[in-house]
Order: sequence, then C-alpha cells, then structure tokens
Amino acid sequence: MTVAPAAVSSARFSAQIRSQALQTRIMELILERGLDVGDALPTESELSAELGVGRNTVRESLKVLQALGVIEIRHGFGMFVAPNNFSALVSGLTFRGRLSLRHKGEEAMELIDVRQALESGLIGSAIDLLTADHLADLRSTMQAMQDAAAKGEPLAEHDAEFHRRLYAPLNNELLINLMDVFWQVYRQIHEALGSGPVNLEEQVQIHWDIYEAVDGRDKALASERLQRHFDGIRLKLKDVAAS
Amino acid sequence: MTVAPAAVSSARFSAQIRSQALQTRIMELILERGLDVGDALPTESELSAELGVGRNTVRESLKVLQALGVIEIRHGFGMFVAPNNFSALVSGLTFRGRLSLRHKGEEAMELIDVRQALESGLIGSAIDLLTADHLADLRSTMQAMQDAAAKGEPLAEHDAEFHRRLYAPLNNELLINLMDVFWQVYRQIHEALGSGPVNLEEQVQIHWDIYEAVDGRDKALASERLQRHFDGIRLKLKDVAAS
DNA sequence: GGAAGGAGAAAGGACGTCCCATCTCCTGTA
DNA sequence: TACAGGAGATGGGACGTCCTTTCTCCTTCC
Repeated sequence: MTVAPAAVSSARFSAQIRSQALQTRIMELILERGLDVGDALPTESELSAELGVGRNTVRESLKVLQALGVIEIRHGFGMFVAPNNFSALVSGLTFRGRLSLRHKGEEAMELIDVRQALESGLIGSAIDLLTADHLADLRSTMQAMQDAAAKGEPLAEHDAEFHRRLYAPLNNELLINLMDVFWQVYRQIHEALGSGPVNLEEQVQIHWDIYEAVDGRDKALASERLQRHFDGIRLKLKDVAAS
Repeated sequence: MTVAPAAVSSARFSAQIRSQALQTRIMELILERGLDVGDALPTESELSAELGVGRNTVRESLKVLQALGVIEIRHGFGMFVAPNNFSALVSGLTFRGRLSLRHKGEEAMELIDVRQALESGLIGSAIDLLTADHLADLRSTMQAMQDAAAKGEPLAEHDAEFHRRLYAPLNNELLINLMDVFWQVYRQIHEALGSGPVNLEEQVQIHWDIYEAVDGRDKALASERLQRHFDGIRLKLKDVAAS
C-alpha cells in the first residue's frame, strides 16, 4: 500500500525546500552583488553570518553549488564564481546508467539515443558553418587519432576531441559541454562494465569516413554515417551488458 | 583509528578530488549492495562509521548526491535511491543563464539553440512512432491549454506538457527529463527578467499549428513549425534582455 | 638588487557533540 | 474498530575545535 501522493509531496515540502532555498539565496547574493565569473565570494564564515545559518549548513549548500558547477572552491584560498562546467553531471548520469544496466540497460541506451539524436541532427547545421580552419582542426585530430592507434594507445581522448571539434562551428558552449558529458558517461559505463577487446583500426576508419563526408559537405552522408557510428556503439554496449 | 589503507593513500590529492571520491564511494556502495530505486540507504551514522568519515562530512556528500538526483532524503525517515530526476539541474542552469544575461545573454540563447536542435531534430522520429493514443493525449493537452487561455490563465504548465507529450512516443525518459530541464530554465530566466505581456491566443495558435502538422504526419512541416516556434522564443528573450 | 625560502595569516576541511524537527509505527483508550 | 498520542528512529542544524592547504610577504642569502 502506497501513501497518497499528496501526503508525500506536502510532507517533503518544508524539508526539501529549505536547503534549496539556501542555495538560491547564495546564488541571488552573487547576482545581486554583480559578481562575475572568477570573482571571489564571501568566506564561509561571512556567508554563515550574513545568511544567519551555521557554517556547516552553509557548507552543505556550497558543496551542492560546487557540484552544480556554479562555484569553484579552492582550499585555503577562497570560493569563486565558476566558469561553465558540466562535469558534475557526469557522475550522476554514470550512476544512473550503471544502475539501469542491472535491469535491461534502458537508461544507458537512452543516453546513446540522445547523443545520436543530437549529433546526427546537428551535423547539418555544423557543416553549414564549417570553415577551413575548423576542417583543419578536425583533420589534425584525426591524424593524432591514427597515430595513437598505430601505437596501440587508447583512442578515448582523441575520440572525444573529434566529436567536440565536429560541432565547434556551431559556437555553442552548452552543446559542447552536454555532448562531452554524454561522451564521458558512456565511456565510464563502458569501463565499469569492463570493455572487451577493441579494434583500433576499425574505430579510426569509422571516424575517417565521417570526416570525409564532412569534408565533402555531404550533410546526408555525414548524418547517416554518424547514425551508423552510434548504432555500432549501441550494439557494443548491449553486447557487454549481456555478458 | 586506522581506516581502510586506500583512504589514506589518496591524502596527497586535492580536497576537491577527495570529496568527489566520497560521493563515488557512496554510489558504489549502492551499486555493490544491489540497491534499487526506492530502496533505503544506510543511515547517516552508519555511513559515517562504514566510510570512516565524520557525519558532517558524509552529510555534505549526501546533499550533493541529492542535488544530482541520485538519492532522495526524507527528513525523519531515511534516505533512498531516487527515481530519475533532473530537477536539480534546473537551478544551476538558471543561474548560468541569468549570469550570462548581464553580458549578452549568450548562454541563454545557447540553451534555446540546444532545445531547438533537439526538438525539431527529433520530431521526425517521434512522428514515426506516434500512435493514436499519443495523439489523443496531445489533443487533450491542447484542449486544456485552449481552455486555460480562454480564462486568461497562464499557459506555462500546459506548454510544458505539450512538449513533453510530443516526444512521449520515443519512450526516452532521459530525453524527456532533459527537455523538461531546458523548458524550466527558459521559463525561470524569463520570469526573472520580468516577462512582458503575452498574447495567449497567439501562443495557443502556434501550438495548434504544430499539432496539426503532427496529426497530418507531415514531418517536414512539423519540424519547420517547431523551428519557427523557437525562433519566436529567441526573439522574445532577446527583446526582454535588451530592456 | 634579485631570487629563493620560510613564517604567518587566511581560508577551507574534517570531526564531535549536542539538541531540534519530523517522520513512522505501535500502543492504548474510547 | 478507529482514532489519538507517544516512543523511537532518523535527518536537520548549530557550534566549537583543530587540521590542512594556499597565498602573501618578509627575510635572507647570493
């Protein structure tokens, strides 16, 4: 027998709201004082005094704000308004993904779906805005990836860099960060499962194929090859999850 | 007094790494014990003892995990593995958006861009999977929106519901959550700026147009109308930011 | 005069303790 | 049988204390 939903939500109202209210107050304090990225916040003691709550309480809120990428805490120095940073999402999403893998791995698959939709959906716009410089960057990344593969080194970082640069023309930090988060979550889930043997040459070839399509400004082909790239990733994930 | 040797060896790393390591340890504890969504975690005191850290320290990590949507804390009852929930991201992203509006509002615009890319890019796949039931849900949402507009009530909730149901056929919780986050952030930024007068009838008409395109299974038209919907949102945001 | 190094201050990190707030569950009484 | 209230458990919060890290500035030596 479950409790009435209304009872639960009202019960949690006061408890949940208070801690979030404190976080909001700190954020509004930043906005009101006109603090910008890199500026220092008041010290923990000052905040504790100004907001009328204990230092431990304010610290809990500050840790949350740090986790949300709002502030940056430097031990022994102070706290500062942080530059855009989504890395905090990674751990939470990774946990979600690993949790779901105990069932049917649905959430992990959903993550790939979102990545696929974002990337294959946006490649057209990216190609529209692509300049020679962007293409050169992309090519040098591919070269580095190929070199790494030849030495038998892991491609992970080059892979991430490739996808990052692919969408650099869109000039959208948020998008890049979001894609990066998804990429890292996929990688961590994969590692947590114990990645099987990977075919480095095949990986490189897949990315070269995408590069060629982009180089030729063939939006449909690029989209299709990205789509297939993700189909492969999905299969691999399903494979590992089954074992 | 000696705890696990592993805990001591990481002492040389920065404090930021250590607090994140504690969060990771708690998440792995959940995974190792096979806890699932809704299951109870050990109490704060138990965690404090098991992990060999003080209760206040463990509380800071728990608050972060709560903010990341990993656990749910119910005062006086206990802590539980939370169902998927991204609502915590909203406040962080909203802060980012408001901060950016003091300059040129770039980050807020990027947020709209990502939403636009996601929605207009995925509407095709959604239409492919659309069933009569989904369409009926969508229609009833539209009806509710129209009724609200007739009474002069705010459309916000109906608007959110419309977009949520539009992509329900994809059966991707992560995507729905993500879109919801973006929607809420946009709304909060808009409210923080002080929304100007809104034309309710026009809002309803725009959504009816999208509904019609979806009803007719015209992917291109639906995508184009969504695109224009977001162009309108973008203009409105720019307008308000300029004032 | 300039660079290297150490002392001190300032800030965050960690912990322990105490008490309060709120929830659930059980008991007792009408 | 049903409802009210209390007991116990659990999270919430506030101090106070001491440790660790980092920066800054001053001293010292070359």
